[in-house]
Amino acid sequence: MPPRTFFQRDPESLAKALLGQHLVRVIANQRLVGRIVEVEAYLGVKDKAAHTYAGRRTPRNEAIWGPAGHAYVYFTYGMHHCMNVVAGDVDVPVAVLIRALEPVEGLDAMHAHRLKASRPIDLCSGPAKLCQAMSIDKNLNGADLVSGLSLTIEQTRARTLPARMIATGPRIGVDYADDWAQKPLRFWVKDNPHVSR
DNA sequence: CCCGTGATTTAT
DNA sequence: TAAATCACGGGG
Repeated sequence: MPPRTFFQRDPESLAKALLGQHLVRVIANQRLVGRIVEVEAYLGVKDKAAHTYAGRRTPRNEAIWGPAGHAYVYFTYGMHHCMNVVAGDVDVPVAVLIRALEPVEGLDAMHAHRLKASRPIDLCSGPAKLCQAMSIDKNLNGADLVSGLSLTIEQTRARTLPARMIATGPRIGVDYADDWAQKPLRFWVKDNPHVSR
């Protein structure tokens, strides 16, 4: 498990560092594990696509303003949850959205959580899909990924992915954000079939 | 392409 | 209080 200092950096750097690491969810002594293959960086008060744009601080997004290495889980569209990893320093509201995982452990349980998905490739290939597969909801909003037990990050043996294996492009679903919509703040593992869309 | 779905935010 | 919005997913 990485120390808190791993998370305490700018969100673009953390986004790339999270690729290849494992997101681990423990439920009733069972491990659900996914390799992080797609992420997006959200750059805080200046970022028109971010929930904290222009210094917005509300009950929902409070976790982003806190210390790095915690989860920010929010509910949207009346039915979906999405999970972020908080980056940066306290009072600097930056974070990384987890957009896709490659299932590694606990595939049966993930399937049970996602009845609509038939193939492994449909289990975690989207930010709300992976939350459903790993049973991540608002109960885990604010959870500490460094010291916690039920939701953590584990560093894989490879540690950091070489830059040549990382692809970059615009973030998804932020068309409302004008000039910020096109900035290359989405990162994924090149040629990995488990990324979204 | 379109629409479900309701918490959360923002405007009156 | 009321209206608008939405870092999505599934089905044509």
